[in-house]
Amino acid sequence: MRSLTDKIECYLKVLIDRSDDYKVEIQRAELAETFQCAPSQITYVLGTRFTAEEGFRTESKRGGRGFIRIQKLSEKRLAVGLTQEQACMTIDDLMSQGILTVREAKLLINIINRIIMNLDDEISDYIRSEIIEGALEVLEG
Amino acid sequence: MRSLTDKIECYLKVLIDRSDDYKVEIQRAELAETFQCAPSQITYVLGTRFTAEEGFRTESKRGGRGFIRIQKLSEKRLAVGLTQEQACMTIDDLMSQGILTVREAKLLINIINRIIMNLDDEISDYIRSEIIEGALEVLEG
DNA sequence: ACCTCTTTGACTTTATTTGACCTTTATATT
DNA sequence: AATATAAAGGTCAAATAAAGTCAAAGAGGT
Repeated sequence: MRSLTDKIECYLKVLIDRSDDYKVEIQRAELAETFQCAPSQITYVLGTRFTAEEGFRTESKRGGRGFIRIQKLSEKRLAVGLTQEQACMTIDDLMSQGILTVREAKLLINIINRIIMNLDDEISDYIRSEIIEGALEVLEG
Repeated sequence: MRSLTDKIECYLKVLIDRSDDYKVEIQRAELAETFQCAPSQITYVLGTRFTAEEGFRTESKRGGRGFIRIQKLSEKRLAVGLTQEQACMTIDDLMSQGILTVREAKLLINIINRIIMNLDDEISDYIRSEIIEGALEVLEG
């Protein structure tokens, strides 16, 4: 395990996984004490590892009896995978932004439309997201 | 006389071969120290010897506790569809013939290398052939 | 001599960690 | 009831620690 941030992330995720309701509630100062770090470190971990994008929701309250509650949203919402329509829309966007040429966009859309035809949904959703990410990696890197 | 680049390449490939998961993780500055060279030399080695085209994938993280991870992708052969190697060779050919631009070729190769990783052989061989055919359909049509 | 591949280093970008200061809330005191 | 105090969590910027970029200089082969 690498950084302190990674350790705290891992610790919290274990707690969440062990809970029955996908939630965990902590006290910032106390957790900071456990890991011998600044309280703002905890805030940092939340801000980088438990974002909405990653499928988490956090609530907190200040003052006496304050707390931080982290909730993991259901897997459905963080499913990696794009439907055919989503994938095509993404490609269109990339083209509008000038990241993809028209020809490249056509090429990717054609690939995507071919792939949808012969596989079941789960796999083709996955493949589509890999195609988009694979393309972006080249184009933006 | 082999170059430093060759030595570093060899060193990393030995590490990967000895690993059980076809991966190795290094710290750029540390490896540079080991070989008494500039850190950017390591970046150069990765860029010339551990490319997607050669069947490797690299990930990295900057900042505190940063790292570089290199993974060798598997290349397995199957009767139906295209192996990773065959697919990459085909793309290279298309590029030589001026049918694909360099950028398009890179894009496709990256997609192919991504897809190989998480699926079983039969499916990924199939997908590869669909990608090539899908691309050709647009480019030649 | 020329061309290609290597090697370097100055500069850039990104990630983590900390601490000083700020805001909010509950509770105790007047 | 109004106010003061203590007990939380929040913000933000600086310090530090990596890796990435890119152009220029160097080396080897033809």
